[in-house]
Amino acid sequence: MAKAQFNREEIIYKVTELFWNHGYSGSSMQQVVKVTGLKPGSIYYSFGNKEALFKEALENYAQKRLMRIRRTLDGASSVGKGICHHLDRLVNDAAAHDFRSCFLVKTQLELAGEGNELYAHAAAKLAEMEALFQQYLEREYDLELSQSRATSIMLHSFGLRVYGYQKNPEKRMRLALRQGLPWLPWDEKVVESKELKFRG
Amino acid sequence: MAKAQFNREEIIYKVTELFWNHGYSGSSMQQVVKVTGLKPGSIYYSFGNKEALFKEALENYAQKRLMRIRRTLDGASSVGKGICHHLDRLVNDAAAHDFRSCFLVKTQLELAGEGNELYAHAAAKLAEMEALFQQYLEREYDLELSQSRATSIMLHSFGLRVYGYQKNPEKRMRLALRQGLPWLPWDEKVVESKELKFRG
DNA sequence: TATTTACTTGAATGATTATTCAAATTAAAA
DNA sequence: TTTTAATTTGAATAATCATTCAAGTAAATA
Repeated sequence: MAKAQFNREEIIYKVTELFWNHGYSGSSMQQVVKVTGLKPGSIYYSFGNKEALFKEALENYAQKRLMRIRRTLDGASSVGKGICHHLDRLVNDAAAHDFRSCFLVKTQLELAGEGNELYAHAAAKLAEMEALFQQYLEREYDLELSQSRATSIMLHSFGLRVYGYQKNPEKRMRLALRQGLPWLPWDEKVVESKELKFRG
Repeated sequence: MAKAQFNREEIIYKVTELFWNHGYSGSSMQQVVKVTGLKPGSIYYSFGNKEALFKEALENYAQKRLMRIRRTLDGASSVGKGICHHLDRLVNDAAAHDFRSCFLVKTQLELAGEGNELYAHAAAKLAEMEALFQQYLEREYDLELSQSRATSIMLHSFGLRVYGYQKNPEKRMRLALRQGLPWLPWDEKVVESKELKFRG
């Protein structure tokens, strides 16, 4: 018996890029063939069909995201600092020229209307994210406050994942985050440090 | 010469429903034929092609949204009250069982990666919305504060347009809005009034 | 009423879609 | 080395895609 000629992780990475960029309906299996270099038969033999392939990519993405958040919050000197660091990364994503929102968010919006089960999957992963934030916040605040603040973080995160498509959104996003999440330990003076970038 | 047998507004309404629910790639011209009752030839004669048809639907939607916000803000006893009313409507949308986010937001996320000009159009309309909020806020606050608060409102609005896909999001959304936008004149006690619904 | 132009019709076009499968190839197991 | 099973190949399938167009119909104008 032969074993798989390809590296599954590598294939899933390429497929994730495709689906994340172009969405489920916007990506064709012929594009999958192109970006992976695999033949149609191999793809179907190893991954089942388009939906199953998408699901594996989405699951892989979600797991990596959740792990990264956990790592960030664990590595920070306080929960608040960790959350700031996380949100800062979202702002940097959104400020990049090749911004493409979040794979989970995009999937939810695209597939919720189709009754596609992939939507519920994406929604569940995002709910896990909120639960994670709440869990960490409960180390410093009571249950009620942790809950509303976790939701507030999600609202802001989702906001950034959409607002990033605006023109030059970075400065405005940073100011609005400080407006809406004033209880977080931001460091001072966003505006100046931003303008420095253009001088030096 | 004959004149159009159909009501253009009515057709655009039906087409908007289709595109809003299933997206650009997720909707086919055959579905357009089905929901409108028009024949392919008529559609192409009157609207050009799929992209032009989508654009007209999107433009119509955006205009109605902007008008509604203006009306709400003009009709309110204060800018703050008007914004609360607007956000309340977004929460109600998000709490409905047939929630489908916002047509502009969905279009942006779907088409930004394709280099499709429809994306820029959607983004521009959302920028107009932010400018509108800022303009009204400037009646009560200075420029800087109006700017950051307008962005904060957009961040929360976008957040609601995504968070609505979560399970039973209403109560959490209302609490998080009060968390993140504490400067707005909310009326007290969301929690109780929500629970009342389930008893009566 | 006759003519002209605006619009409708719907079958047809060729491209693209997801998926299949018999045959060939590979490498582990015997 | 031979056998066996896992994997690859790539052309083929049938469905669906956006779009076209010659022919037909309707109504405004002359």
